[in-house]
Amino acid sequence: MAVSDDRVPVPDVNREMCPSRRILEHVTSRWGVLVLAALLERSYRFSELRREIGGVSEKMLAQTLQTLERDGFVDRDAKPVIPPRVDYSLTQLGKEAAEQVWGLARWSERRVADVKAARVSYDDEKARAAASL
Amino acid sequence: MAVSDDRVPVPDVNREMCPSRRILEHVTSRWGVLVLAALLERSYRFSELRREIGGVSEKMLAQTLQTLERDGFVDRDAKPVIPPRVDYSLTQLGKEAAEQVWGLARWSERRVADVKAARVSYDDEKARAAASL
DNA sequence: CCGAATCCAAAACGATACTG
DNA sequence: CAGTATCGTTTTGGATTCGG
Repeated sequence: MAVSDDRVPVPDVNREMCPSRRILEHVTSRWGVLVLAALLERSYRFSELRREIGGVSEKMLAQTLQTLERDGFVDRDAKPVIPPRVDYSLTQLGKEAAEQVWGLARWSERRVADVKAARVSYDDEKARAAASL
Repeated sequence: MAVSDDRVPVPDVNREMCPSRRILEHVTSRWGVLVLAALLERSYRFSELRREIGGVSEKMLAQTLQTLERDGFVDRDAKPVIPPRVDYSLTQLGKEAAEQVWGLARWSERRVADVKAARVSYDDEKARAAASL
C-alpha cells in the first residue's frame, strides 16, 4: 500500500472538538441512528442488517458498524465458519445509546407536522417579502 | 425496556430521507446543537452568539440559524435600527427541541469515559491481532 | 458471505471580501 | 452589525472491484 503522499501541507492543526461531540456525531449519524434502532429490537447479521435498513452501501454500513463497535456500542461476533457469519448486537452501553437517540427520533416524528407548518409559513412570508420589492 | 412487543410507534426512519430524519439532522448538526444549547439559556445577538460558540464561521452560523428558523425552532427579531440589531431566541417548539438534544448531549458527556475506555480496548485488541500475524 | 481498498463526484466547510 | 457572495479546500458517500 503506497502510503507515501508527499502532500502534507498542514501539520494537522489541533481541531479540539470536545469528545462528547464526537460521540454525538457517531450515534446521530445518518446510518448510525438506523443501525442502533434496528439492533434495539434484535441482533442482525451484516447482510441482513443491510437489507433491513435499505439504501445503505456496504461501505457505509461497515464503516458505521466499526465506529459504533469501537465506541463500545456494538458487539461484533464473528463466527469462524465458512461461509463467514458475523452477528451484530448492542452492548449495554449501546442499548442506552440506542434508547437515547430513539427517543429523539420519536420526538422528531411527533413534531413533523409542526415543522412542516413552520416551513410553509416561513417560505410564504419570504415570498411575500420578495414580491413587495 | 422492551421495544419489540409494542405496536411500533416507529418513525419512518427506515425510509430514505423521511421528514423526521431531516429534522433530526438539523437539530443534531454540528452547530445546531451548540446554537440550541446557547439559546436555551437566553437570547443572543448574531455576533454575540458567534463569540459564545466559538470556532464557527459567519457563513455556517447564518446558515444554521436560517435552517432552525425555517423549521420553527428559532425566532429572529430584526430591529429596524442603525446599526442593525438582530436578536435570536427559541420558540416554544425550539425550546422543546433544545431540551431534547441537550439531554442527548448530556448523556454523551456522562458516557465519555466509558467510550474512551472502549476505544482503548478496541485499539489494543486490534494491535495485538495485527502483531500476531 | 463479510468486508477492505480504490476511485471519483458531490456536498460541506472556512476564509475572505463585499453590501446594506 | 448582520449578513451575502465567491472560491478553494476538505470531507463524505456511493459504485465498483478485489480478497479471505
